[in-house]
Amino acid sequence: MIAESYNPQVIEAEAQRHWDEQRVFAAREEPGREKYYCLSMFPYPSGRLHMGHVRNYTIGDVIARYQRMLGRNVLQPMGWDAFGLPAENAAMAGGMAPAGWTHDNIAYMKKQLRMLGFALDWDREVATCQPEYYRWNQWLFLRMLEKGIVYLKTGVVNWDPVDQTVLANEQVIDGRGWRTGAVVEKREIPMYYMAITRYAEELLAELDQLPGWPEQVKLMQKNWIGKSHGVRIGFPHSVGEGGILWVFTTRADTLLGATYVAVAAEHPLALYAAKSNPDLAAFIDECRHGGVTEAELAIQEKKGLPTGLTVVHPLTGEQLPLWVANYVLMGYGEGAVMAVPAHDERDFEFAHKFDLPIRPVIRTRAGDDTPAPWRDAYADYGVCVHSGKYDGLDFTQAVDAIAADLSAKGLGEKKVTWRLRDWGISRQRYWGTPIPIVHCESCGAVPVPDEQLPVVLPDHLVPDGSGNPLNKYPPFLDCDCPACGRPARRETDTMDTFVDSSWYFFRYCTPGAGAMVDARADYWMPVDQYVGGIEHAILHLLYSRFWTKVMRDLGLTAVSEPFANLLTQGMVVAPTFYREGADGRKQWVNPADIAAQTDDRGRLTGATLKSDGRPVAMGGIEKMSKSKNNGVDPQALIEQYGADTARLFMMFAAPPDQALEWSDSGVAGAYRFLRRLWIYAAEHQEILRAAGQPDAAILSEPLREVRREVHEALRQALYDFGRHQFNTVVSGGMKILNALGRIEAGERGAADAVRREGLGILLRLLSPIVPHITHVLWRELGQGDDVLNAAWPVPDAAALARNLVTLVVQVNGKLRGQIVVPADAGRAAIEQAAQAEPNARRFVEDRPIRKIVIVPGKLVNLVC
RNA sequence: GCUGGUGUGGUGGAAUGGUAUACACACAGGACUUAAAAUCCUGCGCCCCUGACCGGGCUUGUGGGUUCGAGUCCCACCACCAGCACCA
Repeated sequence: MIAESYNPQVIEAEAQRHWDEQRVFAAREEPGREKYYCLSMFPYPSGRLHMGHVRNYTIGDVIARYQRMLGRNVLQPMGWDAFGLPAENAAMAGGMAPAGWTHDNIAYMKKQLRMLGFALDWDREVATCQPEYYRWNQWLFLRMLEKGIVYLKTGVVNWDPVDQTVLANEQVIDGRGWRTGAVVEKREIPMYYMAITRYAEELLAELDQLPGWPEQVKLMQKNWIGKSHGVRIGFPHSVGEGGILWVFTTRADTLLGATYVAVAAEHPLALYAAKSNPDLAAFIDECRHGGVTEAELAIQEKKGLPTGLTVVHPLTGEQLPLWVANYVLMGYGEGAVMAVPAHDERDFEFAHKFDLPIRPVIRTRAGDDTPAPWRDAYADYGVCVHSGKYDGLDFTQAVDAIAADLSAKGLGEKKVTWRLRDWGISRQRYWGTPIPIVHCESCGAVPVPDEQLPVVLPDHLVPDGSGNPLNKYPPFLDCDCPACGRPARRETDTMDTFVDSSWYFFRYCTPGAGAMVDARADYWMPVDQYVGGIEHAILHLLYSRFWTKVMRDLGLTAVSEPFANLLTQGMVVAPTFYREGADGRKQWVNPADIAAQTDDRGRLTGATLKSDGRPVAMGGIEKMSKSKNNGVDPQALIEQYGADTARLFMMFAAPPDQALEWSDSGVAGAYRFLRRLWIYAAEHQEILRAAGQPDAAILSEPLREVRREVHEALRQALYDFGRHQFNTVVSGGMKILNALGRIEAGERGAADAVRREGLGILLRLLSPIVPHITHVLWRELGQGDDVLNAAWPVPDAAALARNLVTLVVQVNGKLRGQIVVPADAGRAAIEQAAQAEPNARRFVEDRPIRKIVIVPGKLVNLVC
């Protein structure tokens, strides 16, 4: 019996109880049966789900349920990316240990995930802060150390001189520490690195083996890896005992246009020159202040100072001045560049600022002169000019000739370089995986033996903002050297949390395994569909690909690439509203507390605060965030409308890969549709239970048309499901209900058969998106036992067939009329009918028709 | 700054090179109601013509190009968004 009114709280609890009791989503390995591993990026347990989570997991769930209905053996797991900085920040703010805070958050968010009805196998849950998980981080770290893939080297970090602590980039605001306001300094400390660059060639090449990844993401990874072919060029100098300053360039063809050479502030030659030059020493010191991010370095004002030293041009023998410039990065190439102001924008700017010579040597679109201001065309490839024996050569010829001449002198060779840098994984933080190393005065850095793993993190410490609390905790710190047995000190750095997320998808396959992975992973891996935010397009995905290749080379897996298909979902955005306080600061107001004002055509004219009715200013539409107070809490949404409405709105409001704009009225619209569906089913329940199959031969013309619309919407929706465009699947479902609603209310017999068939199609089509309401209606209408096990609907060719088709008539591509012809009309008949169409004739006038284009079933274009 | 993306009615969006604006939301008018809410029905890109039809012109950020035909493909430009290696 279907209740008269739609009550989501009741039916959702009922459906969820059924799924839990029957354990329908517990996945089992079934060799020989086609598997489907559907994975969403696991959440950081920040406290409550946000709309981005709801969107991410709904997309994943719709795909998982769709694949299940197609007959695949589906695995959809969930877990927690449980280490990280926010837990330490919460600890400092509230005095609660990160572990307790994290576990409370997990418990609450897990409850929320259950309320949303996701088809998850909770038996495989993983939390990365559990020793039984992170011990394998440590274990693989040690294997990598043995193979030389992990190594120790110094790296640059943000140093807060007041708190005496290392800061994350996020904790540096405008070059200052977030808590102290002190100007941050760059500091070099020893860190462990993973040699991802050893895999650079493979990481680049295998992008071509990933047809299921968005082109955009592959392109971003390709550019990030940044393979470039160039020439390493030596500039001899007489500093100290003399030597060669090496630079790397991709534009060796412009070598004759080099007018100075610049090195990074940390370059040995800069440091040498600074010894006898106080101004230069001061400049180098100045370069140490501020943050370390690439964006920050790239937008800073170009500054530089001459060293007073010169280097020798390797081909002409000319003396070139040597400068120190803040736009040269020590970490890329050789930490030094040859400057060709005529053909490089940054060199051009620098040369103009410091009055250095500019010497054009390439004939480009802009000619072979380079007057200010800069034009992008100056950087074009072209033929060499003003370059002596190289004049007239094109780019490739010039590079070959110059590289050969340099090589003969021992001052250069062709070289491949990468933008990709090795992955520094040491973090000077508490809440992460301990790095399994012991420092011994006599033995040095000693790896912890496997039998002593895991190195367990004490989980009751509370950080205070001044460095890592592990450094003040002797029970962790003090240990015996595994090599000599004498007292030693444990490493207190922990691992980057990207390590945790680089292989969690393997662990889901093998819950409880006594090794890192076991044979069960061979059945499930690779992940068939990975779903997550576009913000992870580079780092997380690249690290996971690298880690998988390392596991492969250690014989732990046969797969090379972890994710066969990737869907990067867009952000959830909402309008922002604010009032300016007396101090000029913006007070952001939550959209839930706002009433919109519109004119009589529905255009937005302003907004007021509900509580006082007075106007507020409108900011832009931005990603939901705490700082702009424009987040909408999913919990309130679920409680007011139910999970199905939340899921339906999320799927309907935008395609998965685009930004989704929050809309209260859109949510209300989604709810209205579900209520309409429920009421339709309730009102027709006896009829629908009793009706038979429609007989195409005896349907009236209007009923035939309704049935045609139903099957046409189904045909389109199946195509859209396949390409993961769920917003149009939903719209297809709405079209089906609209079509059924057009059948005359009192009409019985054949009409009931059309109703039953249409609703049966609609329930199955929407069941991956709104699983609760479809579960209950499917069962109550006697369509079958469990909609999860129902056969996926297929359109009926007979229902789609028409006798007559309407064709559009165009004249020279412009729409001028319509004709109706039999579906099987031949070319001649269509041409004749089109030319007879009165309005089309009017536009053809008496010109001769040169060509007639016919697109079957669509249009006729008369070209004259 | 570098790299990647996006731009279509009042709004979210649809359109597999072939009728641009499907499906919704908002808005307006009507029905029901003592009234309101809810619900149902109708209309709804902009401009011109018309008493009303019939009809015409324009329109997918801007400017060019390819094509019988371009929102879709190509080139240039503008605006906005994301990532930039210690947020996750």
